[in-house]
Amino acid sequence: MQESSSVESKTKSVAETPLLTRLRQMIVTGVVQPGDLLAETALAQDFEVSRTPIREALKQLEREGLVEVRSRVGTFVRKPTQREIHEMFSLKEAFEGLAAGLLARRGAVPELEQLKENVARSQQAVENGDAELYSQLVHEFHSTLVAGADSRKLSEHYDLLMNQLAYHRIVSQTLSLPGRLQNSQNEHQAIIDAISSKDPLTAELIMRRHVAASSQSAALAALREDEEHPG
Amino acid sequence: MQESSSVESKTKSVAETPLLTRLRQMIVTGVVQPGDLLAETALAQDFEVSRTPIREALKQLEREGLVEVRSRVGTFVRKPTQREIHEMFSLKEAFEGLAAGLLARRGAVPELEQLKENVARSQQAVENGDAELYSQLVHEFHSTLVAGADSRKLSEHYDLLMNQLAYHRIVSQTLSLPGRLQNSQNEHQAIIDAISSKDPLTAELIMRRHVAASSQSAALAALREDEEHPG
DNA sequence: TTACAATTTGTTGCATGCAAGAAATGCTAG
DNA sequence: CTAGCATTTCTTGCATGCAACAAATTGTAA
Repeated sequence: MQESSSVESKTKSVAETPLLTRLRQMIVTGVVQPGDLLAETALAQDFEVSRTPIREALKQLEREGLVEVRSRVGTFVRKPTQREIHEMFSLKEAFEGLAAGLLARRGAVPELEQLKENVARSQQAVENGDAELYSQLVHEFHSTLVAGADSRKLSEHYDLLMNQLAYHRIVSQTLSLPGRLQNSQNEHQAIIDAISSKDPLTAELIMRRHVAASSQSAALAALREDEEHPG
Repeated sequence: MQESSSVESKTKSVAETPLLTRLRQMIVTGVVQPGDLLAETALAQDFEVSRTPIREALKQLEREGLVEVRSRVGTFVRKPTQREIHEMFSLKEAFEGLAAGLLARRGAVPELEQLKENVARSQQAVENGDAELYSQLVHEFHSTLVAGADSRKLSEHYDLLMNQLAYHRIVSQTLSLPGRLQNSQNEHQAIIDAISSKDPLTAELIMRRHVAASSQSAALAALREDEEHPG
């Protein structure tokens, strides 16, 4: 399994109550499944608060795309369509490409060091065959890169996207295809090189190719999962 | 002046109550100014509803980045910093670039026709020296292009961004620099050509350069405005 | 059995009262 | 006149009651 699931980031421009966090976690970790009803009164009892704060949290989750509020019927856990998943990966590519370019332009040294260390640790994980650790490190690589772009607005949009995408841990279960591991590892190194050379265009290009490649695997995994457990 | 200000789009995945729309309009049209207090009780009286729906709308606007809710103090109209404006234009570039690429890849004929007609009408506006109409048509050009990408998720993120950017009509007051009008017009034509040739890479590249160019003007305008009326 | 209508149940939407806290105001002492 | 403290005022945060509506259930007639 996996302990930290929703997108943890320092971007807390909008009030992030503990309640909201707990509810979001329940969704992205699969404690509640798509189609499940999230009734305000029931949740209010569970969390020992009144309906009001529950209600506000659910509205927020609706905006994040994780639930659907049907007026006077109920609030339900939402399952993204195959098409939406595809659209989100396109956005991921654009966001991370932008981030790589910005990072290269900035020439941010500390973040670069962090990325290098990440690749080193990832290499070890590959050699040890520790897929779980590797998956976590990959996530960290991408997070570090986006954070390094040093754009609050970009981070906000990225977090929003990744929370929707984190649904069912699609992202983390993806790299298992044979051969893809070392490929991904090499691509990470290439991205670092481009950023080091302060070459924004190349950095963006490689990043986007990299994201596109892993997205393809991820989308396939999501499709398979969908066929096994149709909503 | 200008009648329609906030980003009108068919993307209504999230409940868009009339109240929310009206409040948002008040902000982006400048009826209420940055720093102004939006007190729940006062608004409730104005709109003749209770505090609850007002409160929910304000929370939504906080998520959209238009207001800031300070707990137990008040809800205030927010003014984006110069830096945030810059960050948002970067995102705009990425979004519209992505859209141009997707549109070229799709080869969507009806949208293409719409864009061509837009350019024709814009050309007339330029010749007539009707800056107001031209500004509106430019906005329509970009909206049509993004909508034509046929990505719900992209539209959601784009709308979110543009609502924040619509603040003080930064976008519309921008193209007035001498010479920039015909330039912009030419760039629009070039974008259409690239899309027509189903050349996604070129389409994206030109689109991004175009957005970057107009963003520079817009950012300058925002800066000037900021110096004249500091928050 | 089936079709259909009445009723019951369950859910969100809204109104409102009260509590908690922040900030402004006034008051008092020096 | 000024500094500091008490008080008052204004705001949001939360709890809760009720209304509106959708959907499920039940009963009934054919």
